[in-house]
Amino acid sequence: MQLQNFPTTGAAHATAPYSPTLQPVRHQRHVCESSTLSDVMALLRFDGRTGTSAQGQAFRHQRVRSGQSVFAMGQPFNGLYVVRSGSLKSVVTHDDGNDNVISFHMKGDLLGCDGVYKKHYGCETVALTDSEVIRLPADEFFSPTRRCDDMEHMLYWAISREITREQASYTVSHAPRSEVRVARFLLQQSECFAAMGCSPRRFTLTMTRRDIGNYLSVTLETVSRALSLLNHLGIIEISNRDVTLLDADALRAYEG
Amino acid sequence: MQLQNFPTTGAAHATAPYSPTLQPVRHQRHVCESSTLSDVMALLRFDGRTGTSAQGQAFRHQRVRSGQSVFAMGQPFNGLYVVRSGSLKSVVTHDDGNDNVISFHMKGDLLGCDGVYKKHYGCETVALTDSEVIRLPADEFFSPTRRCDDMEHMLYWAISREITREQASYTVSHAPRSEVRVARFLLQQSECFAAMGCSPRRFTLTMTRRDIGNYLSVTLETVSRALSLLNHLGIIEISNRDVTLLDADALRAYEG
DNA sequence: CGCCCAATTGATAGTTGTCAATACACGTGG
DNA sequence: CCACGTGTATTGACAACTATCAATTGGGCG
Repeated sequence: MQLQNFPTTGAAHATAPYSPTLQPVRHQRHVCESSTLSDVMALLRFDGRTGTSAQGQAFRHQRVRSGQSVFAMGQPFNGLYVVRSGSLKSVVTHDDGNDNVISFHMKGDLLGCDGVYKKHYGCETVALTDSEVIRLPADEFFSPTRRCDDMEHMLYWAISREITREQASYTVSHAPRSEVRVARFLLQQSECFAAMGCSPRRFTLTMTRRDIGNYLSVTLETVSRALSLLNHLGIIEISNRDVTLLDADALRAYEG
Repeated sequence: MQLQNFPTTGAAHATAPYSPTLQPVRHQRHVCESSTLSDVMALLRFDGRTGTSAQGQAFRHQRVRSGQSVFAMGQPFNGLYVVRSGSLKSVVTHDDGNDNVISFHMKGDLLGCDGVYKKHYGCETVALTDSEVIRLPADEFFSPTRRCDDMEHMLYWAISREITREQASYTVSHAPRSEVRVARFLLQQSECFAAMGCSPRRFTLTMTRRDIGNYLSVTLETVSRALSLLNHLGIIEISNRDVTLLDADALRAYEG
């Protein structure tokens, strides 16, 4: 459906701020910085020893504007991506037109893990805010001639981490009551911000109520009501997308 | 909660009355057969070329009786497991005592993928029927001295496949209506059986209504009602755990 | 400033969960 | 071999929750 790089049909970002239809990319400035393998390891929070091979290699950064996608569903697999900054969501679209938000991503997350298997991306990952990602080219770690280096261990580890995350998400989106789902979602977000070095107590949601609802498998109205309720209970304070967790323990203990 | 190795404590099997024999597990004695890397590749349906290294290696088979677990949640990671026969479920247990069935497994599936990340298994995998698994020891593919062989590519690929599966499961368990979830669950099971070379039209469910409901995030009564409805509609025929898909297309098209 | 979409809130209908009773299947023990 | 017990599965009635429809407010961006 659309591409992630380069020059474009100029039309750009105007039409639908929150739509599933993705926009072409606005012309990006060619100031692409780059990272070394060590940088990437640090970003992923991988604590393995620094490798000897592929050490001098530079991975270019790539900007993705809000609403743009890093890769589209079904697109040929061309590598994994590490989030350097910003916020994104992964969406699976079905034959019938419905779609599911399966995860949200932040700094340090690995994108495109499902592409390794079928050589095509199984979902579309869209930026919720202007973001920066680092591509780890597929041929770097799938070339038959490539050396056996630390990048490989790192990717094993990171892919496994993504599985762990999906399992954690399962808990969130399968809570019996909608308010509990929303409560756990907020805690999940809080932890993500904490892992990024931001405040786990005060943060700004990057996604719409609709996205949250889609992710939690409830309607956007239900999300709104749940947030209002938690607000009235004094457990959180919420204004639009700005959240303050007034009582994180109460939020954790909340079971309806 | 349970052990993964036999010589069993004799009792073991007693608690699981329903053991629809998926496949004829003839009484195996304590001879543990073993598989080569090529065998494992074939089991996983990995179509890569056969490697040169680690080729002579033998992976021992391991029996798991119905109700026993292959590994427990939180247990130190000691390798990945490939299902050779039988049927299993993976369960995450929470602090509050609640648990979630996050997936069902059959022949050719890879177990324990979430253990790579934290060096501990993130879930417990329990046999629903007497099963056989093959352990791929952790040190085989994480040893710093190990050669870069095909096993590595295979595991990448297989772990990625598990992620794809989890995403597919998302679709199933997040359908808006319960009957649609059940319908999709049956189709999912059908495909699993087909992939195993069994009939996709007639098969026997290996799990309880409670397990299905837990997996789909609905109550067991709702599962039962949904199955009864599909039965009355003439789309399926179900008696206890024996299912016949009378009209698979109608099942696919079913949206309530 | 004005438009478009996001978000909140209310009223109502529909689906699902809960509680309960019964029938059924399987393994055990007489 | 059959009766029995335990846990599974089905079905009903009712309460509770959530989706839907609708109207309004508020925020962001051109």
